[in-house]
Amino acid sequence: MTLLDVARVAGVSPSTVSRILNGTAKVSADKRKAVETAIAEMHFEPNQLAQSLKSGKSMTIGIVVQDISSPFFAETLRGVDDGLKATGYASVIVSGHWNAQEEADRIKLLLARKVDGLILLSGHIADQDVLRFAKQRPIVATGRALSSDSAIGFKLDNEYGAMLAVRHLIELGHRRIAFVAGPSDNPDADERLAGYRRALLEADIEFDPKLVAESDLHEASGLLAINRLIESQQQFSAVFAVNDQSAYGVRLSLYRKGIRVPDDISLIAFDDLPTSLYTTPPLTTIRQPLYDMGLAASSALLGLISGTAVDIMLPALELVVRETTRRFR
Amino acid sequence: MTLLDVARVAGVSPSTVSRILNGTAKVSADKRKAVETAIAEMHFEPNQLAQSLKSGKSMTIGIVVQDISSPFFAETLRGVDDGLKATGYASVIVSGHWNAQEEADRIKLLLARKVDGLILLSGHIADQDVLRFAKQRPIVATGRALSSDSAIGFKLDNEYGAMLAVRHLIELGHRRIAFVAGPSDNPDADERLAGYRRALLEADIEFDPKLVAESDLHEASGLLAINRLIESQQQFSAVFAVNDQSAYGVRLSLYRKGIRVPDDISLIAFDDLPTSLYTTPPLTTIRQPLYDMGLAASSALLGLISGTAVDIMLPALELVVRETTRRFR
DNA sequence: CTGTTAGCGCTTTCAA
DNA sequence: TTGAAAGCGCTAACAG
Repeated sequence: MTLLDVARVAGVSPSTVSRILNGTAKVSADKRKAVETAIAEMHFEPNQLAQSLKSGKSMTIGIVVQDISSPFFAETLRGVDDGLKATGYASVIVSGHWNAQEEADRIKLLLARKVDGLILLSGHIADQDVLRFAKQRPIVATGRALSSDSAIGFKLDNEYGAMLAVRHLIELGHRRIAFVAGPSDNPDADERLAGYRRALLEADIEFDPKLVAESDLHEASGLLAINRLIESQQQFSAVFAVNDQSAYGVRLSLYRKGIRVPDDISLIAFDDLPTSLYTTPPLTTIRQPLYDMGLAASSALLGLISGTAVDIMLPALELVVRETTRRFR
Repeated sequence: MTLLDVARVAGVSPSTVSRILNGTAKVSADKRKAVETAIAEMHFEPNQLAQSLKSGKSMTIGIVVQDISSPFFAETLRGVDDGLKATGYASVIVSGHWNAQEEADRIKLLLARKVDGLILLSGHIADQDVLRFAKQRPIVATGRALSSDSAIGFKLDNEYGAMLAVRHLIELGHRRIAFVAGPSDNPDADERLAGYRRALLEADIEFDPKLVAESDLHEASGLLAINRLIESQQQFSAVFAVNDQSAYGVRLSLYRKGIRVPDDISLIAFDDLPTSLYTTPPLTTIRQPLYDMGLAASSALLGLISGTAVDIMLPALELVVRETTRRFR
């Protein structure tokens, strides 16, 4: 059933039906009536595909995440979803799986589907490639600094955030602070390591590589990392985990070993996932405005698409003190 | 830049280009060569929208979830994503927010976009409405039993799962078992209540409504629910929470009150979210094959689309004994 | 093997 | 105010 059928039933031309559907021009009351009843009776819904082909606007935006089931991306997606609500845009979400090649492929797929814009959440694809794709459609990226007339990127100051975390520990009297790091090819994780080192430096605490163990940002490898640290016989009274998820693994390992948190060891992390409010005890962490980033990304993209400048105000990283850290005795 | 441009550059007709692109017919080696170099040099990518309009297949499937940021749906989405991988299908994900009207609206939106099929994850929309939409495009739904030639639904036996949970508690010697229920308009939650009652009945334990408190399936309300139970001075040695998320809230409340799990109170839940492996202590729960449900949904839908019957084999619900339950002393 | 041609369903000049 | 007609980019008869 097409617009043409409606036109036939209503006894008008297809252009008239189109005009009524889109409010593009004035139409006499009787024809409007005829068309509207025809539409209602036939349960006609215009074919979006045809509209898009004609107009060049698909009213869909493409989102590339790295892991569709990660709570980290989930929060941001919710922000994007809310930002797109009632704009008529729908979003097609694909996963890049932290792989530059796959990200590029997925972007090409989205571009072939003529999405009106792209949101790239983290990822390993090179900035220059992003910029190249941005020539076809506007792109907003998180976790990277980008700025052209068709691409916007915003990243938070991870180094600063990490400093916030470590300073908190130092203020509580901790001196031997272990760091469960992230993979070295992850810029965010790298910056957090830098922040850890800088905070130590400013407190005149020597950086000890033996106090650092790498994880892949997930629970299981956080657990393994802390185990390695413990087995290496290093002494430490506090742990800074590169992100909340690895901290969950740390927490479990300590629990298994009968090491109390925060009584025996303080634990702080980075992200503030929704779940962190409900760990036992609730996790002290650096709050990352995940939801707001999604909201900001969508409004920035909408701005890029419509050609109106929007300035993005993102809440800064902040320390959220809950119950996994305490004064060193 | 269109296929026509490519044809011009390569000195052939558009049909020839199309044939090469789709491998629809034999083309002489020299023309093929010419076209392929032209495509490569121009970086031509066919417009998917035009292809779709022509073919009637959009190569996209629509997914309606209820909460885009819920870990519950995230796992299933990952299954769907994996199931669609390398099929050429992309998915547009929208959220129904547990609202029948909104779900219907979103389905209409997806239908207008000519998705080739729909996956409906839970939801409040009536079965008959689903069936009606299924006349336009095949639908696979989870959490409801459906069966027509264009719609498949599969649900797990929540009542049985709940019985598994409560029997476990009873076998451990618990008799006073509290239940943190879900909203009564949620069929899954309702069935779990029924299972709870049935398990009590079969063990000759009288059902006591004072031992039941309702939650909305989220952490915060799980916490509130258990607080109400505790304040009501009811005695109980074990808690069955309607889902993992509410159990997290219960766990935190007990922690705050200095009630040890499982030493003072046993706790069991339902879902087995990935995080439940890392709570302290790890949560005993009923495992729901979330990921497999996503996988099954995608393959069932692909079958419906292609007209080939696929039979869905889903792992059954199972008890996963971890560390939040222990023998009543 | 290859080109011509007629649409897919809709929008939008252009005339009337 | 309304309709005729052209065309968005691609595919698939149908000839040749």
